[in-house]
Amino acid sequence: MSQQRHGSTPGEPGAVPAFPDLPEATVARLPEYLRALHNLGEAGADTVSSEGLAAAAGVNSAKLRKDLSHLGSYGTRGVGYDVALLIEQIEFVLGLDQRRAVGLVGIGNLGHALAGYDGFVSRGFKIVALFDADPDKVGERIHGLTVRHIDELGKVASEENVAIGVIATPAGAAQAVADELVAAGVTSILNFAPCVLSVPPGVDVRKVDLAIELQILSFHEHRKASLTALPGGRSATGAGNQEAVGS
Amino acid sequence: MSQQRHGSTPGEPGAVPAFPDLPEATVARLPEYLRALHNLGEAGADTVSSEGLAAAAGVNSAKLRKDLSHLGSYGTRGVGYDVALLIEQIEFVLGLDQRRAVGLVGIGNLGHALAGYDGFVSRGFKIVALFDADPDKVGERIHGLTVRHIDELGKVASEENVAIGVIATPAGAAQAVADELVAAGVTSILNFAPCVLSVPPGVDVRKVDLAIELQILSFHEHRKASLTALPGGRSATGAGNQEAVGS
DNA sequence: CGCGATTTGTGCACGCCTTCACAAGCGCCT
DNA sequence: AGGCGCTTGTGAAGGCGTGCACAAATCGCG
Repeated sequence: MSQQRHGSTPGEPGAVPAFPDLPEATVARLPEYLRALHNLGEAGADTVSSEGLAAAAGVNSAKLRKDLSHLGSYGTRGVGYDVALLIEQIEFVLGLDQRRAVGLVGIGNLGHALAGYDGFVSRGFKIVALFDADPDKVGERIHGLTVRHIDELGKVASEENVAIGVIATPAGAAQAVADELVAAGVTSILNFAPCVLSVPPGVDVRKVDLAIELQILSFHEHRKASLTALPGGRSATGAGNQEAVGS
Repeated sequence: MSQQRHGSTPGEPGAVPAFPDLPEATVARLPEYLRALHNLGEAGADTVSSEGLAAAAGVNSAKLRKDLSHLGSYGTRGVGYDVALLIEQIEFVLGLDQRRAVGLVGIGNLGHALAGYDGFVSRGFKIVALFDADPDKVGERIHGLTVRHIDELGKVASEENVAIGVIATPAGAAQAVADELVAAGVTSILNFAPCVLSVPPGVDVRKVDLAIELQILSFHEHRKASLTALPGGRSATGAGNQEAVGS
């Protein structure tokens, strides 16, 4: 992915700090650092070393330092990073200083769970609208929100200023829903349906497929089994892998 | 190039399918190819070109060919790939020829949804046991399974031959659950709790954090906004990204 | 039977990401 | 005040993954 960079840095702090094009890999890890930092903060820590934060986030300390260096230097040599300051910085970079409105489409098994998931609220998001195509589901109240018919998506998305759309419909309906979200001006989509979405340039799609995760684990299970069974008896060697999802 | 036989023949000496260490990136894409192949098969296709399959899976055709070449050549030049054969091959490589037993821990909002998620069953997995620590939940029946107390995890996991553990508990309980899963002999874990798990070598962990996905989208949203707002008025340029989750 | 159209398989170059190793900077203790 | 230990920030090297471009292989048709 290539991106144009955003030119100059106006000297003023707090003013829009020109956006470094952060490497995608770094962006994917920032949320993890943020979570670790919140934990550390609640535990009473004022500062953390890269080593300590790296351990809490499950990464290599050199990687962590390089990641943080990309967004400017907020550490103090010999001391570490100021927890509160770093939290503020990362939240700013991720755009979490403004609570983003999320619209959720597809109130089935999964959608129901997502609608009530605490993690969204506690980490900078707010679900503002629920949609489904099934008339039986329309009108149902879930966690303080009323399910609306999908036909209202365009209108409601504008009214509520929905920034991110979450698709939790069956695969067959996903593309149509994506089209409607795009038409409603949504430029970020999180897709739980097992299918590829086609969207215009400028729209970001992230896909989460629960079955795929299991299948990847299955592969490693399979490999481990054939390793321990056959060759000169390697014990459970291999390498314990802690892969985190993220592109 | 590489060997490969499959079907029966329980390994003998060197004749084993010894697993080509597939690049992780390739492994992560195989399930997507598999899904696309199933769709094509149901649509009545006998063969597919790399171009066609790549489009259905949302990837570059060169990448797809290279991925498939890693597991041996099952395509015919001038024609394409035999859909049925390729499905069989990929399922074998992923170890899906044997339906793996999944144990799910944490029957909250998310766990409930996962327990009833069709995608697992239809793609080679079977949830065989549900666990929770809350006595009120124990005994509850969900989709034909009875929720059992977490203390029974060790016993039941062995009896049911659980291969993969899914953790859908709050973050605070996740590490303890992981330890119990490992103690019960489970070597693959899918973690939905927002925390890093520490496991011994030989155990694979994959993490899915729904809030992190949203935060990554938020970053791009933020970037897009600052791009359109500031420089000489670029419209919604940037690059529409279709990132798929996977390590 | 041979030719051309088609599609796979892959060598190669490029770029991103990771990791190491170390100099520079900072605070604390004497 | 000065030195010492600790930690950050980063240059450089290596590995991995991607995508291009093309040779090899196969089929269909005249």
